[in-house]
Amino acid sequence: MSGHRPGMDMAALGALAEPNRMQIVELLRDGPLTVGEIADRLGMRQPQASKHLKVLGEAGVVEVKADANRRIYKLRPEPFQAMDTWLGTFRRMMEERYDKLDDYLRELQEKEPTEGPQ
Amino acid sequence: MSGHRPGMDMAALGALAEPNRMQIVELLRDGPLTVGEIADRLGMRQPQASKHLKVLGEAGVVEVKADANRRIYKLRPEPFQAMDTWLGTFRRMMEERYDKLDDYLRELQEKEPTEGPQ
DNA sequence: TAGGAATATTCCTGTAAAGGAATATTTAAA
DNA sequence: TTTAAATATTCCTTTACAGGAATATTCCTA
Repeated sequence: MSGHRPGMDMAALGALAEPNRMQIVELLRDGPLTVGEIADRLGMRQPQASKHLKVLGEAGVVEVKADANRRIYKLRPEPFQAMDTWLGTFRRMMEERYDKLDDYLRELQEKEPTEGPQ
Repeated sequence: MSGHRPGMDMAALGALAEPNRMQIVELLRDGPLTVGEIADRLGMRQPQASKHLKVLGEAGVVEVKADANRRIYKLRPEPFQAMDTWLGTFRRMMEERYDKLDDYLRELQEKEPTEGPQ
C-alpha cells in the first residue's frame, strides 16, 4: 500500500497551529520537562497543559516518560524531520524568481480562442 | 520593535492545517492556477475553493493576480522560507540521539532531597 | 447594454475544539 | 492506610470554522 503521494502528515501541523502548543514545543526545544514545569513557565493551568500535551502526543510531536509521580515530556524528532522533507519539495519554488506566471497567462490565452486566427 | 522571540508566524501553519488547503498548496507547487482549475482538479466547489484561497491569502501563503475575469493564485515563498528557518532551530534536537533525559532526571533528583543524605 | 463566465460573498447550520472548574488517578511518604 | 503531590480526565459552555446553497460582483463580448 502507501500508494499515496508524498504529501504531508498534517497531524503535526494541526497540533502546532495552536499558540499554546507552539509555545510548549518551543519550550521543549531546550530539553525535556515535566507537566508542572511546562505549566509554570508558560503561565497556564495544569489541566490545560495536560490537554495540550495529550494533543501533541497524539500528533506524534512529543513522547512521555514516566518518572514516579511525574511525566516527563520531550519532543520527537520525526515530525520535524518530516516537515523538513516536505518543505524540500518547495525549495525550487522558494528560490524561483521567474514564477511561470507569464507562461500560465499565455497558456490561458491559447486555450481560449474566442475568435478564429484573425 | 519586533522584540519578539524568534518564534514562528503560525498564521501559515493554521492555514495549512486543513486538508483541502494543504491540497491546494501542493497543487500550486507546480505553478499558478485559476480558481476554477483548482476547484476542478481537487473536486471541490468553486465557493469552497474561493474561501480556502481567501484564508490562504490572509495567511500570506498565496497571492493573487487578476486577469480579467480570472484570478490566478500562486504560492508566496516567504512563509515556506520562514518555516524552513524556524525548523532550523530544531535541527540540533533532530539529530541528537542523547536527549538530555538522563540529565533532567538527575536534575529532578537533586532538587528534591526529601530526606537528608542518609 | 444585455448576457454569460469566473469569482467572491453571505447566510445558515453543524461540529470540533479550547478554556474553566471540579474530580479522578497514581505514586510516594508518613 | 491516610495524606499530599503530580498528573489526567470529565463535564460544561462558548466560540471558531467548514460545508451547502444561494446570491452578489466583476468583466468580457456580442
